[in-house]
Amino acid sequence: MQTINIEDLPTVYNAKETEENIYKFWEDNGFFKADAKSSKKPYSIVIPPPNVTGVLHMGHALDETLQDILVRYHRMSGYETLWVPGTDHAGIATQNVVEKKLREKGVSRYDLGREKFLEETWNWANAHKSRILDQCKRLGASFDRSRERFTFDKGCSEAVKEVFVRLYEKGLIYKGKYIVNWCPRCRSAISDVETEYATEQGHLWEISYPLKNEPGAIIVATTRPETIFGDVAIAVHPDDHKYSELVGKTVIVPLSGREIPIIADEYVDRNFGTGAVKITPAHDPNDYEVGKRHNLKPIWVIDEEGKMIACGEVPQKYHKMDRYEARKSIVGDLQYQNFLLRIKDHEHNVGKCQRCNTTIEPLLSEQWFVKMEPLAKEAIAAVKDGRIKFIPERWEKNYLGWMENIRDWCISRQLWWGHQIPAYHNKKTGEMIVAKENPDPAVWEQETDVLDTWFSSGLWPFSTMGWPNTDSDDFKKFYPTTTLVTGFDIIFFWVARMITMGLEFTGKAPFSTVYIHGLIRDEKGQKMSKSKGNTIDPVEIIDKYGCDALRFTMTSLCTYGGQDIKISDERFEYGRNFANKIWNASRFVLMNLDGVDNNDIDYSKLTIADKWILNKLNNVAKEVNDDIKNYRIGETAHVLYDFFWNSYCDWYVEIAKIQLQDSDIKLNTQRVLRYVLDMSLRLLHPIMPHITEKVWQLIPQHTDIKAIMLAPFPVFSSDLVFSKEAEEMELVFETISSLRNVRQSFNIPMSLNFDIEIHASEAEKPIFKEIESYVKRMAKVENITYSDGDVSTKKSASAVVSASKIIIPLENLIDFDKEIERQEKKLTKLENERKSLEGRMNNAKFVENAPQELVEQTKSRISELVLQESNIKDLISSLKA
RNA sequence: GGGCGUUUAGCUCAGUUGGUAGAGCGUCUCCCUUACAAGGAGAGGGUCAUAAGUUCGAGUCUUAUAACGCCCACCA
Repeated sequence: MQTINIEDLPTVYNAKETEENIYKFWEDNGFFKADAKSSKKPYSIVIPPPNVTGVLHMGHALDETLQDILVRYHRMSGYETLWVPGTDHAGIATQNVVEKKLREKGVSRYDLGREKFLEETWNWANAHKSRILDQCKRLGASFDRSRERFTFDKGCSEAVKEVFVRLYEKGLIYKGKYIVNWCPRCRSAISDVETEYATEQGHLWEISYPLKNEPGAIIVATTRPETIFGDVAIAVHPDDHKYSELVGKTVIVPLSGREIPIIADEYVDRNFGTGAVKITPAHDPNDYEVGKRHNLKPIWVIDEEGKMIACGEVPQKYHKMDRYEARKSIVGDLQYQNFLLRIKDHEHNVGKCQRCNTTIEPLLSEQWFVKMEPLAKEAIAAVKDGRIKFIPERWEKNYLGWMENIRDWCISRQLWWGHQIPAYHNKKTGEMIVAKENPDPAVWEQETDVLDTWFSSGLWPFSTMGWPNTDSDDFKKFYPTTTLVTGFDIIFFWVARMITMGLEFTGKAPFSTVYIHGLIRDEKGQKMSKSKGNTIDPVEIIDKYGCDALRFTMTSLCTYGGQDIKISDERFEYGRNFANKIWNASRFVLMNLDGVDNNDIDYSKLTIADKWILNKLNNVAKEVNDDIKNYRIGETAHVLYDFFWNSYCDWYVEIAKIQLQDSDIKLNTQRVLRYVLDMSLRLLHPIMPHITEKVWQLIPQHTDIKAIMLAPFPVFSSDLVFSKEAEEMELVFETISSLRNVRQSFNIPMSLNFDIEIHASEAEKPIFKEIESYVKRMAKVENITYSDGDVSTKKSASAVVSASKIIIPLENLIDFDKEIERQEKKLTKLENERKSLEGRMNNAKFVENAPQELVEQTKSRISELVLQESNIKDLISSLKA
């Protein structure tokens, strides 16, 4: 990179300009490309593929940021790191979007026909495929675009066919007639997990079914009167005495005149409604089971569009009527003919299509299923024996609960956009075969249904690695992947399926850790959605605050427990301000480096402050490594923020300003400044990649490393432990803070430098001497004198610091009453602390049971307090004298 | 009906082997001190939802209760 005049760097960090250039620099140099032939240990992540039609939202921003942090961390830590990007063809979602576009032109998919429609959808998908991944670039995502995949691309399609055929041959895929969740709007079956339940205010209609050939009737309660023409029986509980006489008799279905039996079945709850249920096997899953038990033939009365079927069982006037219209009409007719006895308000759960929120119609139809139970066994074992670990752990329970009660997975969809099921029907005989390819298109035609989009997503960790070719370099090097990062909302949809499929087809868990983060919500805690209008566009946030600001803020809000994250626009000021702080601290260092291009610190010349900051940095490096390894990413952000701002900027940089004046230690101070900045940038790089790279490139470098993103990540070093000095520096902080407090308390202007007199304890005296220059400059002290004699505080303010006393003679500026009050307040505080500690020490059980270390610590703290208290008392009595 | 999560400073939230509470924002005071006003310095602010229990010691562990939220479950 070209040399820049430091003085020309703006005082406000320009995120936008920096980020574009830096990302281009990385990409142009191919730094994101993984090498499958490398001898380094692998670390791999596959992206949860965003919907191809999707636009980047905050959820992606968080998900991608966390992945990028892990990827960048491991890359810097010496792993051969691969992050596979890609998109999902998102069957229903994409088809919906394209259909909507067509509808605006007044065209339906049926007008176009399957082939044309697919062409149209492919065009749409291709046009939008790169959009969302391009947006991920704005997030700084360091994924390997040369390995970009699509769940509907050739390789994934091959994997899908292979898996389907093998499962079929193993008897784990079957086709049959079952009640499924049917979306009348999508005109397709959907799976159980794609059905969401919502509580709705409905009615319970009590309908009278007259007995055949005798007076009397049985009263049935139903929430769905429109299915009345599909009734095949009335069921009561076998032990229900109220109805025992009626079992076996025949009743007449109102409005239709059809005769149906009264049967007894334990499914019926005697206490609900009237205790008698109408049985409609074609349109209710429970009724279907009852019907099967009693050999009752289902009658279809609602079609796949949710309209009444024009069949013989349904009276003509209702034919093709929408289900809700039919409900109204039928209720009216029942009432008119005196069959309707009562209407009660009734709250119940109604299934909704996850994609379009249309009320689900349970419908008996022929579909393809995956038999899950045999697959679930290993998927349960893999989590139980620790081959796969969930973070946070509690999601394991959630996953296991679902797996242990697994139900077969309806995988066929009556859509056009998706992997067409590799089954072929003989045009003449109707015979069906399952095969990867059509043996003879003249004879066989392919099944029209396509597969659930999650079927192909479930293969993602290995289909992206070249499977079924298990000899491919990527598969050998990078499968199984290391970590999966995603939200809890798709554990069942996606994570569970990847685990079952991965284990079944590769014999290995597809990843060893599932890192589950919270969901992004708006400031009120509501889910963000377009319809609510409460979304925040990450691209807008990036434009306004910068990508690193977005990443840092979001990261800092991640908790170990994976709580949901509430955000609002203003919260990103936090990250922006921090980025600006980094920028300006870096400017200061750069301005004072005089071209020093290395970190060759002379250990013999280190000052107490140098040792303190190096010691602290070392501890931070240790903690950051531990935190990232343990997925405590929010903690990482906090630790680094605190270190960089509160230790490096607020104290060390200020002290360095003093040390830079001293020609003896100037060079060494420059090296320490440079070293700590360099390492801080590396530690921050996974979270804030752009600014750290930018600044790192500006630092004079004597190294072969081309970028900070390729520089070794700092680790703990035993050479940099300086516990004694770290402890001693506390005296600096305490002294300066106390003096500043005095200054503030008595409104002493900053322009006035005052003198101080230190009554130092024997042990602390040399330390005070060593830190004199710091105190002078940072607390604005003119002269420091030492005194061993009696304290005379008359007309002075004072401070008790550690075991020593500091006198500030400022007779004209001090309000003595106020000073006494100030000291007494502090005294009370110390006394309270001491009393509470003494209470503990007086408790024999404490001394007996508490760790020895703590007891010792308590003891020494008490004597410290005793000394400080006596020092303060001296000061007070002297003031009062 | 089960399961899970949350309840800590005015606001938003941290706080994992139990050792006596922290941050950011906001508030008050002072300061444009030659990296930074997106800044610096100082201050104030909490019986950690409630109750009981275990313990020398509980925000942290146990049990119960309340409120809010989420997930799962076939009650017509």
